[in-house]
Amino acid sequence: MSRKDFNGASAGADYALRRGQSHPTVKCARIGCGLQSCMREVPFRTEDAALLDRSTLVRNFERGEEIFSEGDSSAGLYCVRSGVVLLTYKDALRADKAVRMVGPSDLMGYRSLFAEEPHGTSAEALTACHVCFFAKNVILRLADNYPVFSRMLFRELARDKGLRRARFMREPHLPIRIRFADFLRVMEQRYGVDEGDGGVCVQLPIMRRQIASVLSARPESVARAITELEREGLAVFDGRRVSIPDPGELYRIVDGGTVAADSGTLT
Amino acid sequence: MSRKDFNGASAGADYALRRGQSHPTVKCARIGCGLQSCMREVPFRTEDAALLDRSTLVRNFERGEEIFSEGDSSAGLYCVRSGVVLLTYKDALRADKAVRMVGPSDLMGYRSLFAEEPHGTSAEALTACHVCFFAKNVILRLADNYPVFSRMLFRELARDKGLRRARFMREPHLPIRIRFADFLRVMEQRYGVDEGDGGVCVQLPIMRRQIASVLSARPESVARAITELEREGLAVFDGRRVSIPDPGELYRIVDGGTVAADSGTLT
DNA sequence: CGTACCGTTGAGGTGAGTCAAAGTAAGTGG
DNA sequence: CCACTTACTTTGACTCACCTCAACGGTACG
Repeated sequence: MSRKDFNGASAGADYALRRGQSHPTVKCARIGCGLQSCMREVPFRTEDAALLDRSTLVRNFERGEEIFSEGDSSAGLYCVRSGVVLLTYKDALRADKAVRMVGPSDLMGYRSLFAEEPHGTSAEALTACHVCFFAKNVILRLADNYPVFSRMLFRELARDKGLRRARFMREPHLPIRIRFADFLRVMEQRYGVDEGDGGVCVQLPIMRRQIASVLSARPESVARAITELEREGLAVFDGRRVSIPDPGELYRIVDGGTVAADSGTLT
Repeated sequence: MSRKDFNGASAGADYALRRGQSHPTVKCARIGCGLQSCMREVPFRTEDAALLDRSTLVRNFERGEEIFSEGDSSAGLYCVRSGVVLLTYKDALRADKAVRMVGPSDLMGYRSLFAEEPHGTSAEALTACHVCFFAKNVILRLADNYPVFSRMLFRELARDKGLRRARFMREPHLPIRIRFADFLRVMEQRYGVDEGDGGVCVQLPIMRRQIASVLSARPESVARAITELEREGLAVFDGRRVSIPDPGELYRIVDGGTVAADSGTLT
């Protein structure tokens, strides 16, 4: 896996901070991503908005490229514009353990940034993707100067809109069936297309091995889960293309256990 | 499990905020816990320090009592002064899943506070404990008014000094042996007493069932791990009292896998 | 002395990992 | 266009760590 750094961004931001330049008419065009909605509500002074815009970088990464690496010191805040990024760390057995999937408009790298500690995870591009980068000193400066921005930023982080909330990441002890079904649900919410007849079609952005990695499982186990779901008629797989005739029924696998264990089997 | 609320604190803080009272000479005596070191470095105005002090509550909880519950809205920030608290949530099968152990000077309840969302976990006292409470509006107000405080607070949260970093919580897929050994290491760091001969003695604050809960395992499995460690002479158990003759050797179980998997077996 | 809970041990079942091999898709060069 | 390579996916057989169920010993407490 090759590597591209965002060093230019940091240097540029330092420069801008030192100069104290002011660009009255610049709009934060490049700052899309998850921060966008925040930004709009924050009454940035013109020069700060310009600074933010000027010190922001966008880079492209190929599949397999590393965006940052476990142990690196934090250079700033990352935001995925398109594609899928996987955050992993090396566990006690030196195996890659998935922590979180990051998709369009999700942030990453913030823990390290605010903890002032090295990255605890590596970020690998699971697909080709665009990544937006905000230099550390700029983000921290704005957070200090705009309590509203600070509050919004941390609210977003605490809520963690990303794919992390998914059960398949939080509960590796659940059977693979459930974790995989939950994975499909998350994928469908982000990439699903209605088929009109109540069914949904999803083009999975990643391949089996990566799905396995995300589920903390083996590719073979994923394959078995797939054949099982197909045998039950809950989904039809054609490569990375998944057709789900009745999403509700499929997702009942995920929530169904809850109801069944709580109040007996419901039909 | 019974329940005590901190409602008094919120109300008191509201009152203090409305009145805008000023107590020039009051020191933040009650604000110990993990925030203490932060507080000292923050140049609070006297009235704000007094407000913080006045709106802070300390409560005692018995073993098994619930401090807050999954689904409750956030009332503020909690800090454990003594004892052990376990944060859990109901997983898809309605089983309690441990998220984090919270010990003396650790914070809890902050995610919910900053996300402005209901608590995602329940906090149960594993032992009798003292818990310190800071009302929501006070914390948020101070965070807005003192960027330094805000930054420090979030740095602490991001670093999460608590017991969460432990492998036994983060890596439930590792063998119970390793998770339990890591658990012992964490317990020893916090509760261990040197025995002079290089050995360490730990009085575990919690019982087997709770250990199992923390490890995402069954009490029987914990018992088996214990007998195994005793058979190998790595530790001697007498109820909740553990004697570890050579900590280094025990903890090699935790890190040993790393080395072995990386560069072959070392002797 | 019985009840209740905790902790330990044994027997048996099972989900998922491992290993091995065959099937499939996608490029590559002649 | 076809052989060939390469990587990805699926299936089967086997193994194993942990869970489940059940029984038993120890201790506290009424």
